[in-house]
Amino acid sequence: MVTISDIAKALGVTPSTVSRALAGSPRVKDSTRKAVSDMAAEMGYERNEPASSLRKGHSNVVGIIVPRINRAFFSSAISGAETVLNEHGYSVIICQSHENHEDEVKALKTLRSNRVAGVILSHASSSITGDHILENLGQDTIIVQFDRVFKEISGPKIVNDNFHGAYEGTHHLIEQGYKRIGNIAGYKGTLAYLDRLKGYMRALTDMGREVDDDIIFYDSIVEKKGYEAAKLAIERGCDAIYSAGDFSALGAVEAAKGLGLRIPEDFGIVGTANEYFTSIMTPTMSSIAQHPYEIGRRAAQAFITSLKPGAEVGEVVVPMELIVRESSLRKK
Amino acid sequence: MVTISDIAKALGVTPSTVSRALAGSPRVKDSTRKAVSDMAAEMGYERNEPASSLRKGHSNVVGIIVPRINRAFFSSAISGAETVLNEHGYSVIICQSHENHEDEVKALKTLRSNRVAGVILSHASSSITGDHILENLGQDTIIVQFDRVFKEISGPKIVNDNFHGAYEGTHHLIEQGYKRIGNIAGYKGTLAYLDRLKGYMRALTDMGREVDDDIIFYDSIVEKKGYEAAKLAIERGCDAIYSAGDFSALGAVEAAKGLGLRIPEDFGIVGTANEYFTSIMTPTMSSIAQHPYEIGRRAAQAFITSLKPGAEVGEVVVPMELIVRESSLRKK
DNA sequence: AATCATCGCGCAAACGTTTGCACAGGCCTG
DNA sequence: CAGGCCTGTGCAAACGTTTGCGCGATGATT
Repeated sequence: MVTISDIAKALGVTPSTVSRALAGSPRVKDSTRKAVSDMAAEMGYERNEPASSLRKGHSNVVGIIVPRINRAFFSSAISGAETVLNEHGYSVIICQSHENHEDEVKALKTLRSNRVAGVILSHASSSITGDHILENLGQDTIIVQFDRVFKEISGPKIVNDNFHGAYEGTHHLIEQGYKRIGNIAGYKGTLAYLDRLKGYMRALTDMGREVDDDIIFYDSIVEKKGYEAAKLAIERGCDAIYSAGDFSALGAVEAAKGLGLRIPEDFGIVGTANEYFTSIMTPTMSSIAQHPYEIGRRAAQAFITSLKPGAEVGEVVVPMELIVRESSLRKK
Repeated sequence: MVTISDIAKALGVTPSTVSRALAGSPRVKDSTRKAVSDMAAEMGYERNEPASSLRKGHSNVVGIIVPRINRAFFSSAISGAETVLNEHGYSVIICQSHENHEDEVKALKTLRSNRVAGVILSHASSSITGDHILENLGQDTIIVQFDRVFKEISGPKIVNDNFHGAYEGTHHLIEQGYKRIGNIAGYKGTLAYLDRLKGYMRALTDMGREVDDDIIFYDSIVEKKGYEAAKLAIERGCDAIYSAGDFSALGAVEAAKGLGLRIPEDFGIVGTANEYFTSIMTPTMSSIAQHPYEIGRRAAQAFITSLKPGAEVGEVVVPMELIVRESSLRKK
């Protein structure tokens, strides 16, 4: 392995100069900088990152913590973040919390151990507060939150525009002439789901409808719960559902079909997330698309700009987009 | 940040002893080991990984390189690998090659820079040989390949049983009474696809059918190409298709539907990968399931066992599993 | 011409951990 | 009882990079 000392010897300068040259310091002559980088290339030099990290007190690595990596939303977000970070010379360490608070704490400790320059995370559903995040990271570690965020932790937050997304989805159902629109909702403790709930409610009241708590089903964003919720909703007179998730919306489709209702004629459905399957199933399902890759990109960019002292990134809201498909399109 | 020296001072011993105690060396008294670990816990010590890596010459990090992280197969594999590696005290650095040879080389360089203990990878489709892998990694770096492997690189290889998977899928179509079975195939250069092709061929010849190159469509594992391939296949008299990918199989479904054929009565289809959507679409699609999470686990385990000098892991073949659904089930 | 800022580079320490070697004391063996 | 072995710990160097400080030389300013 070739080191900066080797380069220094080959050029008759000191390691200090080589280090500065490679770092692009203005305090080294252009000609030597050129000589150094040429020689480095020739000798096939690669920086010893651990040594650099040790000396600098932090590494060129950014940690990303997500509940699960094998979910389309998170893997796409990571993909986007990784692409941007690589462009800036950073690598990424991935950790999964498995929606588990203890695992999340472990991940934070690991990342601190590795002296990461920053952490990009979307917290586990079982993490109620963000205290552990601050406790287990150095105070100079940049923290970027995305999707699931704790307001009380300062720093960049990249989120979906859940409110307007849900608003549009619900509004669309009303426009299509559906009379009584239920809601399959998520965890009450998660901000993202709360915002979707608010968007749903506001769309109703804006259009002169009443909000009826009997047809709002919390904690129901898995297929099976969506199925059950939809059956109840139909019993209670609903002719449409806005679901805060696509899987639960799929359950709702099955419930409606099972009860002999025609979609979209008798029953309308709009989901959320625009999972791949929504465009393939029969009928194809309307859904509110999020843009995970873009969210990942934004999160990484927020990290990069946070690097410069002074530059503050606040909350970035990424628009969602209603994609109308067969399941809710009654009037063509 | 508390260091081993801090612990040493607090206990009246030297850093050497603390280091050895924490490493579980047998050369330190049980009582001191206990005292050290208690004190470490009390003071909230976390090892400085960069320092450790610098001294040891390698880190507790394993690099994983995949074409794209936001594909179900790879993200699940990573998930499985990450889980196992974490249990053994390793972190993972993720790199994407974007199917691009140059990016793959960059990733290898990055990982070497970080002095990773090992690399788990599935190479980019544009990497024809594995030379760059050996060139850009230290010779003591453990290399574990999965899914897409270069035979010429020694070390563990974790692969799907592509041959038998494809064999079963094709065999099943024959059993269901389909007369002329086409094949939507992948890159000729990729071993995995080649094995699927061989499985398809062998199933035909084993059952006394002839292999007809006119109904084998290479490089067609995306939806659109699958669609086109299927149209041609139908023109050429096929009443069934085995596809080496699910997306291309989906294209085939659309092609058949578009030509007014009933599935599975007039036309049978079996895909590969068991993507989530196959169980949702109409008709549901038969597919040959792979087990990416398990493959990831095996890859990580292979890395762990390779750590012990002498222990050699060869090729691990993970079974695939035919999942029969509506698209190929003519005889009930 | 004297003073001073600037430029370009070298010196040397420091980051925290690991590990080969040395060594003191206790035990065992012959 | 002498010699040797084992146990448990300390000493000190090393890993490769970065960076504050210092210093000579060059050019600009008074």
